[in-house]
Amino acid sequence: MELQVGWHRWDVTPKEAVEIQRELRSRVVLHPPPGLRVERIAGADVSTEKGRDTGYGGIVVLDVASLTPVAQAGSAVPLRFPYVPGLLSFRELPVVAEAWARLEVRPDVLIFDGHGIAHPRRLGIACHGGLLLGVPSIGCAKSLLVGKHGRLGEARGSTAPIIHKDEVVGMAVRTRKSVQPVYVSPGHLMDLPTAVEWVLRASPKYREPETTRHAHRMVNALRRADGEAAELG
DNA sequence: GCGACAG
DNA sequence: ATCTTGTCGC
Repeated sequence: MELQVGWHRWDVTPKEAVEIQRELRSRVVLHPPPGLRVERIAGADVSTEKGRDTGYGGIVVLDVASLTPVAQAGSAVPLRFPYVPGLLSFRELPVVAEAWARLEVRPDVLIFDGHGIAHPRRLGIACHGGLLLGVPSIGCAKSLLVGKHGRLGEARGSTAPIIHKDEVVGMAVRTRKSVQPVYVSPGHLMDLPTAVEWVLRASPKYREPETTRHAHRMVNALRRADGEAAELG
């Protein structure tokens, strides 16, 4: 079974990007590899600067029992694609892929900042990234791109299915009492219950998973350090 | 045509 | 996402 797909061009038009998404869609596997054992879980994120065109990427790998970092890698790559809702992966994945190439410790699961199949064409950045990197992946977003969901309880752990075009594409998950939920959906080599389970396990204290929080801090540090270096000449 | 729209 | 200070609520 092919867990990883070949690489495609990144210098594409939005129309071509949509076509690539349609082709990749059928390759997404919506169940975890049999016998998946998760010892390390990672988060990926990208930070951008207002006037500039550099994307700062980072992946932080955590020990799943302690949620402590065991490895990390960063990158700084020119952004070639604008932000277009539904085409986020074409802007951010080249940056994440560079960090992934430099990463020396592979995680068993990778959590993306954005959606998986909760996407207009069922190919959000978590699906696309999981396919290209060949890793089980989860989408965990802070807001909805498509779909709706009913009300959920105030308690941590409360959930409500995200429905789009009569399909369950994800789950709104309350990771902390009385705080806005996060939106979880499978990426690649993943199913919804397992995705929800890992997001909750990675978010014992704050709204967002520790994976995302670590990656977010890392890429912001990279961006600021680069900005200061530029100021000094 | 109008509204919505991950990061 | 980024630009930005203080401020309200648990």
